[in-house]
Amino acid sequence: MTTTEPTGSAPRRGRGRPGYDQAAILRAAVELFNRKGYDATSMGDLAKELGLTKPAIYHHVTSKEQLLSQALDDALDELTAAVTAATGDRAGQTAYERLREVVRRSVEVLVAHQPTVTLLLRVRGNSGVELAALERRRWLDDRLAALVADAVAEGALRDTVPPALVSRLLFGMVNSLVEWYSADGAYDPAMLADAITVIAFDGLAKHAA
Amino acid sequence: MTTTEPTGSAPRRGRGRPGYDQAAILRAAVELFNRKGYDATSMGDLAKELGLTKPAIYHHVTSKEQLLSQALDDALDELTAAVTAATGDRAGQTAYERLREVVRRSVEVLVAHQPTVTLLLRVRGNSGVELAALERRRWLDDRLAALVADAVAEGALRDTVPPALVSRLLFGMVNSLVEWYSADGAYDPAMLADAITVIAFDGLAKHAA
DNA sequence: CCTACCGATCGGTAGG
DNA sequence: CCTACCGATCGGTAGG
Repeated sequence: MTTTEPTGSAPRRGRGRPGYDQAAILRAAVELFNRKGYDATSMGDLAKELGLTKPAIYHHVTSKEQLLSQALDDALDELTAAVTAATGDRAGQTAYERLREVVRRSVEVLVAHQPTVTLLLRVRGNSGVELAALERRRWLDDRLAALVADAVAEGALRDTVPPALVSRLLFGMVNSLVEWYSADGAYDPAMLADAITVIAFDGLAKHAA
Repeated sequence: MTTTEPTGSAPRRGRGRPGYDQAAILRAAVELFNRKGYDATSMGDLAKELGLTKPAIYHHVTSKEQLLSQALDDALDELTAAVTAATGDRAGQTAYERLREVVRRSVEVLVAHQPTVTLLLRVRGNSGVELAALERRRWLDDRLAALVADAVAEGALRDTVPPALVSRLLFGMVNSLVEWYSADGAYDPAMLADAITVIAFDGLAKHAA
């Protein structure tokens, strides 16, 4: 960012060229990919959305798949940072504490990077780019499953449900955020993380104290 | 079904025509739609998968969208039956009991109709068929949210988390099943429903008794 | 005339 | 950043 251009996704009003940069085109592309699906979105759709012609898009971007790749990298980089930050061996922290922290950090990433994470969670493996993203996702899932298994072994979590199943259901709940969360909604990230950890770890039911 | 044909999706071996029926083609189509995405699946892909030519498909099916429509109807009919069966006014049942039952029934439907429910959960609203399916889904979500609100009002569920949020997270966890469940896996439906209700209602953490 | 298909190609549109 | 296009493939249908 060396220019004084506005960083918002909307073109400047009035005279002159809209002046999109690569980041603004990527944001618009991700929004369309999520709304219509990647395959159902044509580069013509993207051009119309931006008020450009199709060839004009290719002035900023080399391919449709490059847009997908950059979006998936954004999500994966953020999620990897969240997981490694929370799962690193930190003196005096139990696996249970680290698990609660990785849930909280994951929620924060889902909220802050909702568009790209949404796209990531819908990847089917239809291309090399998608298969590479799925591989990075699997690495994250394995880390999370290992952390849950540690927390069970530690005696912090109930052992009546298989750890692998717990991990899938817990992060299934976390990931479901992307289906309905919108930044302009009433929920703030800290409150969401609290709600999820309360439901998952303490349960919904009021128990006779 | 008035013939003695096998009802499996595989064509007969040996001489003669494969003899697919509409149901077998639908099953194969749904499997492909889930594996590659609806838009990324061509009728040529489906034909290849079945060992037929593309025109042969159209002998049994009027359009690609009809296949989608029938698959979504299957999922929606089953989910509607599960929700109405569990939410109907039944003497002596609390909202909390009905909520636990609708979770259990939903899990059973997800497991028994995993392919069509998976497809339903990925619909984006790209066509009239998809918009109609989203409307039926919204009706179901509203019923579930109302049931959660009733259970909170009843005093059975903790009121520190907004009911609308509880509903989304609870069924977000339930729905996440479709992402990884496979019928040949180690989990049986009753065990899955138990695991989900235990996690959601009683919590993962071992509390000091 | 039926069911169950095939080889070839239609009019349009995709990404580039 | 536009006009003018390409190789290919899309969903769907013709005659036999």
